[in-house]
Amino acid sequence: MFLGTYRHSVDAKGRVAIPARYREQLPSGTVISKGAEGCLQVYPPQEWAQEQGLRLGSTTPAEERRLARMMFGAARECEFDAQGRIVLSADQRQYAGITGVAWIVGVNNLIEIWNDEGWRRIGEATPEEYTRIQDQVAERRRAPRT
Amino acid sequence: MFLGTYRHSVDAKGRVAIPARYREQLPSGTVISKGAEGCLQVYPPQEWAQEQGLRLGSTTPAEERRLARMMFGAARECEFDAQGRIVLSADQRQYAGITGVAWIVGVNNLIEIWNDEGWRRIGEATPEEYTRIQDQVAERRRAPRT
DNA sequence: CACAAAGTGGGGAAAAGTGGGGAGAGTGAG
DNA sequence: CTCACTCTCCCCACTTTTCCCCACTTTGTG
Repeated sequence: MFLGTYRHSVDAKGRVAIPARYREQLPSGTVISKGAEGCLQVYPPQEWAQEQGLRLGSTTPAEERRLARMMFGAARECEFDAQGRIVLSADQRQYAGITGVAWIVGVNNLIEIWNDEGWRRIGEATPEEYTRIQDQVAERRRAPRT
Repeated sequence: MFLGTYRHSVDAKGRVAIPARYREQLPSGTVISKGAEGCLQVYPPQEWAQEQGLRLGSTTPAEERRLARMMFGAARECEFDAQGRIVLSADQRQYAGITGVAWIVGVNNLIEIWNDEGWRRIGEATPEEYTRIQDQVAERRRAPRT
């Protein structure tokens, strides 16, 4: 399970350190790909395999081919250097708008990498939002089938 | 079951001692996360798992992604040192406005951590207020469906 | 009062993160 | 074919943070 948010710097060569806590849980075969809302996503091997499986639910063969091209084309295998960093390709950095710093976020079974502004806008939450979420959850607990 | 309020100090390294009575009830896999009204919440493993399950009631995939990012990104696994303390990350301390002292409050199935002022607002109820609360509860007992 | 348990504080070793130099492979131009 | 250039890796050095350990104080209990 990946938990927590870390702010790491991205150097001129596009290298970014993956938090040691996460690295321990990432065997070889880990894949980094493009994700929703303009982030990058790091999949451990079994999660990546599962993601591939879901692609098969596509409605038409053409749709499935298109999905396959996008998913595999955008992906790269993660390679760690001796300091525990991975290199984000120029393409990936451009997609995610990452320049100097990156937010590395554990999202249960995968890891997301965000640029400064994107994380502030989409991922980060204020106390008010947490309050609202907990209200929703409590409502749902009181009336499970609504 | 967690009962009672404790006032503990938070040192320069962000460490805070969890009351021994609570610690005994917190197995490994315990999680600390951000909660409503600006407090921090400590979930025993089974409570955390339940909280996760409720996330699935989201209306849209985008909404679910956002919830997952906020919930998992804000959380960290609790790690106790030999003195029974946990470290609150700088991020968590900032969220909860915790500097020198913290109030540690047992709330039935989870534990909340408050800053000085936040807890004073909530916990320092006057006898009049408790009277009002008990009146409310009693009313509801007489007329359960209102 | 004495002893045990709980909480508090700090020093120092180890780990994690950051930045840059330079060798080697690949690419393109002359 | 050769040379210059770029890009990728590997290696080293430095800084910062984390965490482990020890010691002291306070609180509670017999």
